[in-house]
Amino acid sequence: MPPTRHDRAYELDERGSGRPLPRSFFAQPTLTVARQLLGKILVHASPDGTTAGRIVEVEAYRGPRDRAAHSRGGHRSPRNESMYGPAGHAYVYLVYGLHHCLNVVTRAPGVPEAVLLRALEPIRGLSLMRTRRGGAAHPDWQLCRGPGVLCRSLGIDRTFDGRSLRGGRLRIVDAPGFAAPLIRRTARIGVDYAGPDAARPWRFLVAGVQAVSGKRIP
DNA sequence: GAATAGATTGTCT
DNA sequence: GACAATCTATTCT
Repeated sequence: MPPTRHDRAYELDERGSGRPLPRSFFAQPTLTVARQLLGKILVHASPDGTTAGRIVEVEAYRGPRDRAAHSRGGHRSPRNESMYGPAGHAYVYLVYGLHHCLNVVTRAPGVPEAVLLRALEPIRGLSLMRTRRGGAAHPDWQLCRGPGVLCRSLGIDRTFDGRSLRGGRLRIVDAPGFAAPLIRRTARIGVDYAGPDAARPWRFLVAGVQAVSGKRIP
C-alpha cells in the first residue's frame, strides 16, 4: 500500500515506527496526560499488518476518590491490577461481556489512575480495520469511533493488559498536538451510576473532527 | 435524527 | 443473580 499524506505528516514508517514518549509524559497528573494524548498516535504492528490512528477523544479516570473509576474506593482485583502498575502501561478490560476498552495508566505505581482512549482518526491499515470489523463498508471516520470499536479495528484484546505502550507491538508514538482552542471538555459517557462524579468534565475531544463518539462538535 | 432493546460474559455481592 | 467506562439494529418521528 502506498504511503498516505497522513503517514508522512506523522512520520510513520512502513512498520508504523515513530518517537516513543518518555515515561515522564505518562507520569504527569491524569488530566494533563489526557489532554496531551490528543494528537498522539496509537500503533499496533500485528502479524496481520499495521494499523494506526490519531487520538481524538479520551476520558480521565482519577483513582479511589473518583466514583466512576474501576479503582473507586481503592478497589483492587485481578481485573484492574494494571491500574496500579507503572505509567505508560496498558489497562485493557472487557465491558458488557462484549467489547474491549484500552486505557493508558498514569502517575506513580500504586496510584490507580488512567486515561481511556475513546476514538481515533484512522491513518494506517484501514482495509485491515474493515476486515476486523467484519468486512462491512464502513466510512473511514467510523472505523475507530468509540472505545470498543477502536479496540476491534486495531485488534486489541486483554493479551495487552499490563504491557508497556512505549515499545513492543502496541505503542503510542509522538506527534503534533492540537491547538488549545480546538480542545473541548464534557462530562464522561456511560457513567451515570457515579453520582456527583458523573458530571465532572473529564472527557476531552477535538472540535471539527468527525471520528469522535457521540455528537460531534463543529 | 432520536429513542429503545438486545447481545453476552467476567466480575463481584 | 445483578450489573457493566458499549455497539448495533430497529423503530419510531
